[in-house]
Parts: sequence; structure tokens; C-alpha cells
Amino acid sequence: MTLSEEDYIKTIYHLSGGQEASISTNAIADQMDTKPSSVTDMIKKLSEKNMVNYRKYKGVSLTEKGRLTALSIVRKHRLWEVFLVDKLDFAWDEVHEVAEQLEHIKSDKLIDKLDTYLGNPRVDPHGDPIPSKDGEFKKSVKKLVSELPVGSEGVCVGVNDSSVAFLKFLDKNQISLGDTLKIVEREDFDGSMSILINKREMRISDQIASNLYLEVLEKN
Amino acid sequence: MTLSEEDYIKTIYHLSGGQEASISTNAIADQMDTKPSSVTDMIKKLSEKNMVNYRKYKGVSLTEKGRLTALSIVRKHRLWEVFLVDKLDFAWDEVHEVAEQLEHIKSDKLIDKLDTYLGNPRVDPHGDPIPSKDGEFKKSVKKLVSELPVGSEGVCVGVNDSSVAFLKFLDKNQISLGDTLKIVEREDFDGSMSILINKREMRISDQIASNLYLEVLEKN
DNA sequence: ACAAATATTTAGTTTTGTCTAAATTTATTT
DNA sequence: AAATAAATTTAGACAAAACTAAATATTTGT
Repeated sequence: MTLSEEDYIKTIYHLSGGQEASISTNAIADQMDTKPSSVTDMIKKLSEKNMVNYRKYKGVSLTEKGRLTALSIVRKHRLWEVFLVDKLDFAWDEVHEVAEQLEHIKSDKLIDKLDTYLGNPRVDPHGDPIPSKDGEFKKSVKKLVSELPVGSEGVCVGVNDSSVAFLKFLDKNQISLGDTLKIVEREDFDGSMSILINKREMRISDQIASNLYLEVLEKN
Repeated sequence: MTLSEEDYIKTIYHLSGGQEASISTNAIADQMDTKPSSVTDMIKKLSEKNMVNYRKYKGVSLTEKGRLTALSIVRKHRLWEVFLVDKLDFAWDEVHEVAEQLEHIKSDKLIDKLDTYLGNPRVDPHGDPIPSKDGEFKKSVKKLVSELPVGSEGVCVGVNDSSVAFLKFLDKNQISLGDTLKIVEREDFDGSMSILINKREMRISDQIASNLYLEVLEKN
């Protein structure tokens, strides 16, 4: 797999949104900032290699082989993102570019060891799930903290209420997007709950909980 | 700088051995496992970019710009090697291939943070010096432990006596190539010394010390 | 110093991945 | 169901980085 081939496979995967969708030449060209004719050329090559199903004028979809290839790239990308944030102290929103490069490094041993070193994380700093070595992975959904049951664990990914007051509250309590949050216990009376945020325990009101979005893995 | 250009610059740097030497087309071709005609082509391009001094039929040398570029690649290569050995638990002799890929990742911020994370190491797992951000670096030399003064610190890189008995001794005492060794104190009477090996203190005889090679930074 | 050997460069191709412009197919409108 | 619009493919070109084969320079041996 060349670097360029990997980029196409990954783009087709993302445009498919997990589904077995047929993706148009133009959609790929737009996404990759290239020309439709270039896409056609590359699609033919990927089709030769049995990475995509292709019927002229009808668009492409990934084969099983293509899907597994895409997942292995996604796995590498997200593991590197965890490394950059957890170990090198990058902010969660400045890792994408570098991870785009690192995801192309070829060494199974490296990825295995990196995975172990990071503690076999299930999600990246954006809350997106990390596929396992053999291409399995859970989907993730974005929910308000208030909607989740006790025991749920996820990554803070957004706010409902972006008023100055609420953002100040988050800041004062050292809650940032990208942080890991776990619901420890909920008080039925007022809906307040105690949570673990980056391993630190604290208590938040229902108002707070219904304004903070968490990305959590689906049960299955 | 393309990947290929970086590889040529690095090769010319290594063939120059730190000197301002003129390197032949054939030497580069041999080293890079490519054809002399390809080398000529690339040299012309690098010459256009002021990375090398080139006179037809006379060979090439790096310009100051080229030298700094080479040093930045070497710096990245060696920092990644430290990462692979210290953090991911690779053996010192299996890191080269992966580091060859990682050295081409483009992000100054990444290298700065990696350097900090690793504790600003001065040498890689082979005992070779890591250039600083601005291209300064000390040379290293290979010496027998017995020849070095108290206080010296370096990396174990080889043995003089490769008898089974000696290798067994090293193994039993958990001394491996790639380990960091510091001379703490020497007994004048018998030449025995106490050393720190991977931060563990132990005592070795003169026989041992005169059979173990250390790569140490030169004083200057 | 000159012929032979060796090293280097030039000229012309190849492959990969891209592009433009033209041709063709599919979709949309009326 | 044509006509028009939009999407897609084809054909031909180009740049980067490699190659082969031929031409040219340099070095070496006598």
C-alpha cells in the first residue's frame, strides 16, 4: 500500500460512515481536494487490488479487505492521537495533522507496543473508538451527561450551553474537552451526581450535567 | 524537502563522516542501493536548492544549509530510537528500520515535546550523540571501560573478548549492549571499579572493564 | 604519455500520481 | 421523451524519481 492509496481507502471509509454505502467520485475528489479524474484513476488501481468494488459511473464501496485496511489505518491514527495527548501533552484539537503523518508508519510491532504502552485505550481524545487489531470496534454516540446511566464512561466533547458563566465554571473546575469522565453515583432527589474527571472525584449539579456532552461507546 | 531528498542528504552526511569531504556519485549509489545516474539527477536538484556544492565529475559536499538539514534528520532519528527503546521496550538493535520512517515526520512541535518527554537525552541507544535543535553536537568515541576516568558515562556498545564465559558473565549480571553505564569509583590497587549500570550499582574487576566497550561523548 | 579501466553524466524511458480538456454517461427538467 | 445539466470517464500531458544504454571524463598502469 502506498501512502496515496492509504489516503484514498481512509477517505472512502470515512465517507461511507460505517455503512456499505456507494461513494461517488466527486465526493471523494471534494474530500481529498483533488480532481474527479484523478479519483477515477486511483479507484481503478484499488479495484485491481480488490480493495474496492467498482462499477463504472456507479461509485465505489470498500471490499472486506478494504474495510480491514481502513480500520488498521484508523487504529493507528487514533492510537497516535492518544500518545500525543496523553504522553506528549498536546491539546486534543492540535493532534490531527501530526497523526495524519504517523498513521502511515509501517510496523505491526510498533503499533502493538504502542497500544500496550498507552494501556490499550478504547477511545481517542475526541471520544472516537479505536478499532482492535483484528478490526473489531464499537460505535460511539454523543450524549448529555444527564442522559447516561451510572457507571458510564466517556470523553467530554462539547457543550450545549456555551454561555460565559458555564464555560467559566468548566474552566474553574479544570474540565476541558478531551477529558475522560465517569459517572460514579447519581442522587435521585435532585439529579446531581458525583463523577470522576481525569481520575479526580467531584460533584456536579443536574444543570451542569445537562449541558455537557460525552462521547461514549455503545453497549452492543 | 521530499522524503527522497532527505534520504540523499542524510546519506551524504553519513558518508562525509562529519568532515567537509567530497563524496563520489558511486559511493552514494552504493550506499543507497540505487544507480549512479539516479544520483546525478538528484544531486543536480539538491544543488539547485543550495543543499550541496556540486562540480561535475568532482563529487559533492554539503553546504551549511545541507549540513543543518542533515543534523535535524539525525536528531529526529536518534530521538525516536530512544523513544522506541526506553518507552516501548524495543531492543537496541531492532529500532533502526522504524526510526528510518519516523525521522521523516514533519512537526517541530512534535520533536520538541518528544525531546522533553524523553528527558533531553544526549545519546541514542547505540551511544551515538543526538544533535541539539540548533545543530550542535558532541562527537562520540568508543573506548574500553578500563581506559576511562572516574565519572565517565556512556553506552555499552561492544565486547573485546567474546568468549562464552564473558558473555555468560554479562548475561548473569544483566548487562546488555545498549545499557547506560557510569563509572562511580576506581580502586587503584587492583583496577576494579564500582559502576552504575542502568541505575543499579555493582562492582566489576579490571578484567571485565578491559573487555567492555563504551561509547562516550568527547569532552571538547 | 597513452591506452585501458573506471567513474560520471547525458539522453531517452518508465512508473506513480496528478492534471486539463474532451467525450461519454447518467440525472433532471420541462 | 427530448433537451439540458451534472457527473464521470477517457485521452493525452506532466513532474518526480527511478532506470538502461550510450557517451564522455577522469584515473590508473605501464
